[in-house]
Amino acid sequence: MSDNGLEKPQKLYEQIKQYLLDGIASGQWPDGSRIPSEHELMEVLGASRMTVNRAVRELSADGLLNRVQGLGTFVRARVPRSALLEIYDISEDIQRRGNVHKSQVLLLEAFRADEAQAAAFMLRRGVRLFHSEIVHFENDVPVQFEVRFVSPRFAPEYLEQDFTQQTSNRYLQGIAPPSEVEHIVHAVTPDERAQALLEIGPHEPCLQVERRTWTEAGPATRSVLTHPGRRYSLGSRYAVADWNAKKGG
Amino acid sequence: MSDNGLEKPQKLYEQIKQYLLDGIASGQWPDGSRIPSEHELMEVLGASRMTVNRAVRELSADGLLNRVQGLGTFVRARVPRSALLEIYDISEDIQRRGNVHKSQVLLLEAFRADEAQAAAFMLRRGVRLFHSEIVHFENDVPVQFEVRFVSPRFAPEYLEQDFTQQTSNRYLQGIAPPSEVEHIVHAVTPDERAQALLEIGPHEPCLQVERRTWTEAGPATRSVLTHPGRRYSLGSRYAVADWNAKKGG
DNA sequence: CTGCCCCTATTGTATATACAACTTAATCAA
DNA sequence: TTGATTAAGTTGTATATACAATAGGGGCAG
Repeated sequence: MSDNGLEKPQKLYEQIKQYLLDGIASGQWPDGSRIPSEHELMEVLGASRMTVNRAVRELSADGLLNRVQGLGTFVRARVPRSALLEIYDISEDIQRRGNVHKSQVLLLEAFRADEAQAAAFMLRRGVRLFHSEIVHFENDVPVQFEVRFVSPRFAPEYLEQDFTQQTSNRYLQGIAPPSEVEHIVHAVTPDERAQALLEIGPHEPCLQVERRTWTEAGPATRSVLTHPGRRYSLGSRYAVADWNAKKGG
Repeated sequence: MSDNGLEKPQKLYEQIKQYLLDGIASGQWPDGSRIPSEHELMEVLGASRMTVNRAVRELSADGLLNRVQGLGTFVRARVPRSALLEIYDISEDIQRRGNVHKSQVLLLEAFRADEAQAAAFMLRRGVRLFHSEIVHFENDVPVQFEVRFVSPRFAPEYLEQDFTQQTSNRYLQGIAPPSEVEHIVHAVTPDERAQALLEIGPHEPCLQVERRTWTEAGPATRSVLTHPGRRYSLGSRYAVADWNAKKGG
């Protein structure tokens, strides 16, 4: 390739990734802005389109860029804080393991919020909220009991969805990705109803993830995801060097 | 491409990924075994090598396959789950909350590894490993039982440290930051000894974090951190950058 | 003004090819 | 026997090319 502002790593596609990361870190391409097209990068950097494509595609898979066919590639940098959990989708997890995902919708309704529930959404008592309860199965074994509260302002058509076809998580992500996410992980023994739904014994410990999301317009969703301890665990494995690169260092 | 056992998704590389996932799920390629080479897959599936390469590379990036240049592609035994956790230090957590941290070192020894323990470090049976057991207190209430195994190659002076002054976590981080980290979070009910140490009842659920770290030189540490469910939880909250990238966003 | 079509830019996928880098096994020479 | 070299097989990277799919703007007809 021709002489440019690329140096450090040997591999060209890594150099291009670094070039883009630098451009994002330096503020040359602010959050939400468009970066040059593959064609432009190709000419500027003197690499082939396939090589540029690989670099951009990998950064996109890592969640740093957002690509829209026919439009362009946009900066998507999120800022992770302290201990963190990505938003994980149970059906994606299951499919990634090559297993079959099914879900059973127990409840899908609107109701009037009491004091505590309204407060969690920063709304007045008596406001209308949506409420769903879904059990997720991996190869016909229950692995998650999902209780979710959703603000109608955020997802007005929540009640019309068929969540056996598309997970509620996916649907909500499709409406608009949240601007802020909170996760809290507990170990609990759930109540008898949840025990029956998850087909577990009375003393079996469960992982309970409470997830709350916000958009600019305010609180959007609040979910409690309960997993049987013996059948499910949360985990991660990552290379630290990669992670530092994502942070922009 | 020619007619084969591939169907569902439209995209060829997705079909190939599914083909490989099916083969892994069915046991055709057990954990650790070698899958066909790119060249073989190319002929069997009738796709080009670049397309096969993309499929295998993406599965490799997802952690399902392990590729070794010059050797082949292997099924990765451990299936990583979703989500991320940074390396958190219990004493930092406690101090951040303005509370007092104390720790009690129950055990600090070297021992000869049995089959299973050696395997976890990818070493031979009978190799010398370090072992420590420490209970951490927040305002004199036990909040974590820490069991740790450390490779002497990584921290040769581990046994000489005073872990009531500096947490073992901090000490290990100081030697050399790991190049790779794995976290797995379970919900469990610990054994009687751990129950006594943590001063909890027989059925109280606990959060158990298994953390493994690697350096370039190989496996470095393996830790099991057990927290009483009612006294501790893992959490995170972070902002996600706006990705309404279209136009003036 | 409105709706439709078409053109362009951009990303998405697929292929053929080439050479580099690495691993293992086989071969050959001392 | 030992050591070095070679050869074959496999993954890693890079390129050139082609066509498909999508989004948006501009122009044209009504």
